[in-house]
Amino acid sequence: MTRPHTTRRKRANGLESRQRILDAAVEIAGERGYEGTSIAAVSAKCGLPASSIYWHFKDKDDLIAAVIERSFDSWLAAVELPGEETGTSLQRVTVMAANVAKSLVDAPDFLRLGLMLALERRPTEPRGRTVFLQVRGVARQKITEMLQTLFPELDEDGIHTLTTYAIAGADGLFVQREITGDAVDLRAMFELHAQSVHEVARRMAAGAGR
Amino acid sequence: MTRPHTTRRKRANGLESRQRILDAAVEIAGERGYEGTSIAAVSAKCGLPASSIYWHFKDKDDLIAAVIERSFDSWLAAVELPGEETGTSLQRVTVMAANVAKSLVDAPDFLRLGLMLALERRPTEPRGRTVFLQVRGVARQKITEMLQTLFPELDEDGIHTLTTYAIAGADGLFVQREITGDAVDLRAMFELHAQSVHEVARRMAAGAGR
DNA sequence: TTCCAATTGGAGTGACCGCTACAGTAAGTG
DNA sequence: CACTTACTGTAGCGGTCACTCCAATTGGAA
Repeated sequence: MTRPHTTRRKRANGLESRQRILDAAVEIAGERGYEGTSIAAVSAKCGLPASSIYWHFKDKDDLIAAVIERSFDSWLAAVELPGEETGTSLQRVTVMAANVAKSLVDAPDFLRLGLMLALERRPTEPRGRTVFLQVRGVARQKITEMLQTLFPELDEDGIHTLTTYAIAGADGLFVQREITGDAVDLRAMFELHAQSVHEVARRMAAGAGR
Repeated sequence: MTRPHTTRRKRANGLESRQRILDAAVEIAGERGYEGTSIAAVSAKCGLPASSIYWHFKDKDDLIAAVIERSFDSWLAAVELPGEETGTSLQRVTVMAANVAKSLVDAPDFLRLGLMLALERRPTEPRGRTVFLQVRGVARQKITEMLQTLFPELDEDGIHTLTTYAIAGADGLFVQREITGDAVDLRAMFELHAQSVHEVARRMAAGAGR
């Protein structure tokens, strides 16, 4: 009794259904935003009835928040942040930019949906927006730490400004690509941006040092 | 007998009501996006019944498109594009960036709503999105022309890349400010971006010349 | 004064919304 | 075997959606 490996095989379909619901939801929400994502549409796309969706998720807000969380995880996995490799600071910034560019091409849903939620300002903020801002804060923190190790001569304010500028460029280039499609070579533009960020850091350091 | 000044005073309220409807709509649409903008909410905010809205506008799509058009006009007016003043290319880029930053602080509705529409990808594209992409194209053309006069040594591809990068930075910085509020000093960041764009142009020219 | 066109007000329309109630089914557990 | 747990399927609830119909109202023209 009480088998050592109480695997508790959850009646096969449970987890798979949850994934199917999230797959459908991320697709629809990434196309149509929060209000545009109807439970009926998600239900039709994943083939499960509305009651199943509400068994797996408390309400629509909960569903969207789960979508954000999962797509952030898969995006983070796609970034493949580089290890402690050596090289010039420019090289390391460029490598990181290339990774981010690749991840945004491979998994654009996270940022597209996230930006749509972030731009909205409804009176009662949906949980999905809060979750997005949180995970975005996590990503920002990682960038800040990297820039601190790369440019130790900069003070806190400088690092803050540099981080903001780096993220803004990434967001903006992503938006450009979402609007104009493949006409934008995201990797080339991100390489350009990496050079810019590096140059800004150099200028800042020179200005502060004099 | 056919008064010389046949001003045809359109029964007073006509045009004013139209403006009131647009005022209400731009506010709600800027907060909640396309799907989130309900006619009932617009009606409540402007104090006119739904039937009046439908007398002035064909349907919801038409209303949103009109909102985009009008807010683009007021944004363009806020940009106050500088004349043929002289100065170094860096100075002129910086002045332009400052103007755009100011206009985005003063009239953020245009870009906020526009970006929300642009990021959405519903099967049948709303006219508002098309209108936004059109007027955005107009703005892009102006930037291209300015950069061409400032950096005549760059070829078409270089100008294209430079324009894309300049716009991306502006979009990204705007998004940052919308997300984090006044914590972002938009004017300072735009000045930084102007320097970056100028530096990129210099690097491009040097690279092409060798 | 009569008439017309420009608006407004209000009352609805059917379709869709998020969400729920509840019975049914199938697998593991005693 | 009965019993519990983990879902699925159907039907439908009240509310809101975009949108329409049509009877007022109101100012200007004839």
